[in-house]
Amino acid sequence: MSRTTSECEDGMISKDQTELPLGEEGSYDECTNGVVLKKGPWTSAEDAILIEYVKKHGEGNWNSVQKHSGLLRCGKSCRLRWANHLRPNLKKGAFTQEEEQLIIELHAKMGNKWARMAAHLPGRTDNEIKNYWNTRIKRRQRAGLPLYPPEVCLQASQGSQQCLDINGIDSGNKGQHDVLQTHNYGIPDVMFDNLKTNQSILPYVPELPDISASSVLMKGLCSSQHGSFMSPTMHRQKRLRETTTLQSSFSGGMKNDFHVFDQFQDGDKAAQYFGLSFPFDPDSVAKNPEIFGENQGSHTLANGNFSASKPTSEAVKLELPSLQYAETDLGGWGASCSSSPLIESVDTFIQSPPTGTVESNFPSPRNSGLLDALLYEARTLSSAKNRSSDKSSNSSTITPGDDAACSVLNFSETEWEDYGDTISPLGHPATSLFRECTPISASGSSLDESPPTETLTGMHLFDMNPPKNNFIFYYLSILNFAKHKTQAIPNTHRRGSGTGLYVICLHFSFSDLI
DNA sequence: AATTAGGTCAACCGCTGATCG
DNA sequence: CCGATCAGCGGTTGACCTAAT
Repeated sequence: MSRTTSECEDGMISKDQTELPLGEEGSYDECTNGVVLKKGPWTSAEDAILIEYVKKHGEGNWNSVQKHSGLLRCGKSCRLRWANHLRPNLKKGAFTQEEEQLIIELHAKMGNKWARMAAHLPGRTDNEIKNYWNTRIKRRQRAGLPLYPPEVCLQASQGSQQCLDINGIDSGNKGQHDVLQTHNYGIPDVMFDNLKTNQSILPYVPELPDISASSVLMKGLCSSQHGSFMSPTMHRQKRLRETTTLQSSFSGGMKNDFHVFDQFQDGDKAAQYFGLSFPFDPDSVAKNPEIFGENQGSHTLANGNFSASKPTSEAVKLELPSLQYAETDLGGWGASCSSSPLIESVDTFIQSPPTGTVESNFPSPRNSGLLDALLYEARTLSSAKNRSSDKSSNSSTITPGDDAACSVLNFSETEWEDYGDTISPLGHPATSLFRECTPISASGSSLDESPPTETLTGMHLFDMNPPKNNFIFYYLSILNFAKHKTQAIPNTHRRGSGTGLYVICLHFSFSDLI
């Protein structure tokens, strides 16, 4: 670990140290060759030494800086200092409006590829851009504003479609996914923080997964193009590794990032958590109204805390994802965003799913944001897949075979195939899971206070074995929160939005993810 | 005036890919 | 082919500053 300066002054730093005009600040680390390297803020003297070194030797060979100049900094630190502060032609000061605009556009295209973005902004460093973006994210999220102006959303949507047209595995496409992943669109992490906050209800669930549930969800969403459940920014090896982990988790491990599933190995407990009992107990809704939002509007999310207080649109406003504020003053670009925010978009699709074979001639996404684009992609993808499925003739129902919804949350088939596993890790063909489900009374569903009966029928979820339940519960929990959000949004036509989300979620869990 | 919260920024850390011996 | 080393990237942290209370 690092030592304090005082420790170094006690003779623990190298002899050269005393000859260097280093400041008194900073800590020191002993590196492998016994030389104690300084950490912390750079002094002007150190800067001068580094500048001098680069003048003489040029950039690179950062690890030799210490040898040649006596500068007690590690190579990494030198490189960073040079790149971010000392190299010539660096722009200082606040970003100009043009730069800000460019950053937004670039981020919409690239996602968190700060270095690549920096290449488009002469004189700016990746660190600067990253810091700017992160603070901007915080600011806008706090204000409930959209991160992207509508035109950028549209561009991203179109770019996404173009990528789709070319089988979309390119950097731009990845960037698109980064965007999706990073911002989670309508379902901010705070919702899941709130879920954590509610753990007190759940004595046997000491901890929700470390992973952001929304990010998992969005990873699934992203997969609509990538065909991967993993983060699009993830390197191949990492993805493979994590896929393996995931697979093994499904196989019964459910360790590490999926603690929650461990907790739910006991189906009864899981059901209790979600206000359900085994077998299904409608009373459970009353027992845990908080969890299911049964008392509509009783779930005000205020200041990141789940509250049973009367909902106020203001409070929700602070928490809701930007794209859900279609009818609120979004300020600036947000004002012109579509009136079809996330939930609405999903609703529309859920409520009126394409009957018969899903065709690819869905209306293109318009200004309704990137999620609409995703939905559009999902439909298009599903059309491409063109799996024949016995869709319900009921237009209000998405049946398990409805790949349009599934495609939105498409798990990596190829990755499973890489493992030679065309059967789900649970040992079931993906679609068979749903076929196992037998309808239950709609009134028996506590998952929505007034679910369209035809929508939640067929969800004999809780007779399935625990590993399957785990996923269901997990995502139902996610989407319950999404639903609460929707409920709290003034002028939002719910139209069973929560329910619709459930369906997508369930498809994600079984039909595609597995 | 003291405290607190939020914002900004610099720097560090861990990881990955490329390169080299 | 393999391990070591290096450069670079993205995420995170902590110090500092400022405004609000």
